[in-house]
Amino acid sequence: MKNLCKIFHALSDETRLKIIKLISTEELCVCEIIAALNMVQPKVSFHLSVLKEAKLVKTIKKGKWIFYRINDSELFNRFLLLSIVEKISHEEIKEELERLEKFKIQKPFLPSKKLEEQKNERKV
Amino acid sequence: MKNLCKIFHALSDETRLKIIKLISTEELCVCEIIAALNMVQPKVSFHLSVLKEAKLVKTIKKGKWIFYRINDSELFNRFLLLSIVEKISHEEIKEELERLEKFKIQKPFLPSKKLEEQKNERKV
DNA sequence: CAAATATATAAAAAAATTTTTATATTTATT
DNA sequence: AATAAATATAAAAATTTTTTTATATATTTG
Repeated sequence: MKNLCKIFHALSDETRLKIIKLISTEELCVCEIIAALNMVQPKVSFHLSVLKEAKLVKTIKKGKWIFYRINDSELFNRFLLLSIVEKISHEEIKEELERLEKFKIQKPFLPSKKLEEQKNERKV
Repeated sequence: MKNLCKIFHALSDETRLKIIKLISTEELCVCEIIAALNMVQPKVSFHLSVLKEAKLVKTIKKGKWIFYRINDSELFNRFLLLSIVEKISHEEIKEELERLEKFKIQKPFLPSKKLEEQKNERKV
């Protein structure tokens, strides 16, 4: 029951639901999430840690970046995450997506690499 | 999104999950839930109100009693509630069920009526 | 290798939720 | 009609969660 509460608690916050929606189509690193949400870094890190504690997301380290992606290894969580993504309209994260795109253009990723290489890498 | 948060928040608490499990097989009135949980009345009323606000339960008034039952009129909530009931083991609410049975025996319901009538009425 | 970048974490402050205590309302019983 | 029972609600106190501010760590870049 404790575990179930933890999952629901992780999902009971708008910022965290937005993060889930944002990473539902592509993994994002913390600095991208920060840019999308337009929040201070420790605040975003806190919310990410809540999601991770609940095992709703997982991380992949690439150099100095840490990428967050949906963890749908458990059937129940998978259903929850899918439902959430379906229930949150594009409209509700419109501003976040705009800021994200702006950030991606202004600050192309893994700067040492060519843009095409980056794109491939991030599709994993 | 607000509404979704509200639902998840309502589900992010052990007492409230226990209430859901308790009323999953039969509607119960507040005094029965109080007895089962062994908590003070305003505390139970508070948790019930959180569940009701989230539209996860509904109430039916019968005389001076108010019965709480699962509200599964919405497909998503229905799924959530079913999952919860399935995920919480009988063991986890063993004590609550024992206290509930004790209460039912010690304090037979709708005291003005015969026991058989009561049983029928409560099966609705 | 020093400086910069990305992220995490700890501590303090702020905000929100839950619990307790007290009181009110409605219905039923004597 | 007065009392008792069932429930709700309001206010205060306690607790938990979130946010902020400051600092630490790891990695990379110049």
